[in-house]
Amino acid sequence: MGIPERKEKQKLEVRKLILDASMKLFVEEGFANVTIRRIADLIEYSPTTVYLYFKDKDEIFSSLHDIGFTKMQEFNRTLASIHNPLLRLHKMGENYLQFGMENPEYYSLMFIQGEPMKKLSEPGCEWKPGDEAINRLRATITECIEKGYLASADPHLVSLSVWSFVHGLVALAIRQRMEKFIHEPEALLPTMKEALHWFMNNIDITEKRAIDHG
Amino acid sequence: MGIPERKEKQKLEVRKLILDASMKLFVEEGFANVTIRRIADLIEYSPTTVYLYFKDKDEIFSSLHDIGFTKMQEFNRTLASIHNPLLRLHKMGENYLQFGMENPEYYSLMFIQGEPMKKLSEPGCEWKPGDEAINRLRATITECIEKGYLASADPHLVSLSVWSFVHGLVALAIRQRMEKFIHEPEALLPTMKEALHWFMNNIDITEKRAIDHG
DNA sequence: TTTGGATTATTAACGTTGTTAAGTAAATTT
DNA sequence: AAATTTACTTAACAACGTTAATAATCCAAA
Repeated sequence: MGIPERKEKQKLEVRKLILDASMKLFVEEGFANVTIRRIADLIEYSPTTVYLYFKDKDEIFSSLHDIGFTKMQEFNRTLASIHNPLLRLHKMGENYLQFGMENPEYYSLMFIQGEPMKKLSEPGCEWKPGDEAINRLRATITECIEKGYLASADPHLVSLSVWSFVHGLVALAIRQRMEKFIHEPEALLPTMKEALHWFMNNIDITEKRAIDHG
Repeated sequence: MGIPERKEKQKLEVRKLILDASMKLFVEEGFANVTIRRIADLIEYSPTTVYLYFKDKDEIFSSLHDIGFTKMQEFNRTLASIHNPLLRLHKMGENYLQFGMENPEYYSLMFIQGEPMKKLSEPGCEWKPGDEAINRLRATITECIEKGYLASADPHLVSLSVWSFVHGLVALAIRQRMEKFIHEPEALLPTMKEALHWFMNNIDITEKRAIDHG
């Protein structure tokens, strides 16, 4: 029976149509302009049709949220090739900053947005890609500590700290809270990378680490 | 002519009434439930009356935003008495974390919320309290560097870094992105303070700084 | 090939929201 | 006391998320 499969596929195709339209609106016109009716306009369906493929608006945003994580994962696929764990950690940070600045809407959905993303705070919420990212970070930091690049400390706590640092930079930047510090928009990312550089040099306990890897 | 003055005063009183109601809704029921009509209900006026005192909803949020900054300033009034600049910096950080965790709605408005706060991105936007906070941070850091507590570096960059670090912690915490790291809600703030402690110990360049000031 | 049940899509509507226009009641000035 | 300004309300508009009822389409069996 190949017919139910084709129907399944078609269903997925319309789903994708909806997600693509949402994404487009989301990236080009911002969160507030992602509206069921505007999505429907874009895909040339009636507004209510959207509800045949998604339970509600929240489910659409959840899907975009997940897509964001896989985008970020792709962005990081070159990372495994860096053998020095401290350099790898640094590059992870730089990638994080860059991904955030290049995909502010996705970043918002993934790490900032609260109100309409109630699914996140549910207990059974696993979203593997995020877990994996956290695990990679912790593994790298554990390796840094073991090999004497970082001072002995709870890897858990250090992971949280490193993540908070880069998140703080991106979150302040894309929510326009840095304009007092950095006036020209094109100076944002470079300055953030400098801050990360400063951070890395401070937590690094190996002497004479003046190698400029950036 | 004392009459126009009294009328002015009354005008301000209704303004305050509106702000208080907004604040109440905002803190007790969250951003999404601050609605012109619910504000009007609380103060027992018609919805449209609100528009006689505020241009639009944005202007109400802007006012709450400003109030948030003065609240934070009050929260920090004991800070000047700490003479050691590094200890002062540490305490500034702890206060920041605590303020954010105790006033998540205000914190959102002040440092996270984007969409409905367009006033912020305007060019002429000064909002003195925020500027002053930044200046105090930079002054403290400059003092830390001058007195040899922190490695020589651009105070501007270090300020940005320190702020980003604590902001990252608070922003992740109040937007429920830390649940993977910290499972019990009551462990949140203590762990964040530990992270800050770790951070301070890493950027501090004075030897043997094992004094536990927290 | 036609009928009938399931699938897919639409129209109409409800209860919200922010906001504006028009109208009314009260206070102040002339 | 009449005219005018001020303070407020009622009614309404457009857009929102969402649901119920309805129409159109498709596929399998008679």
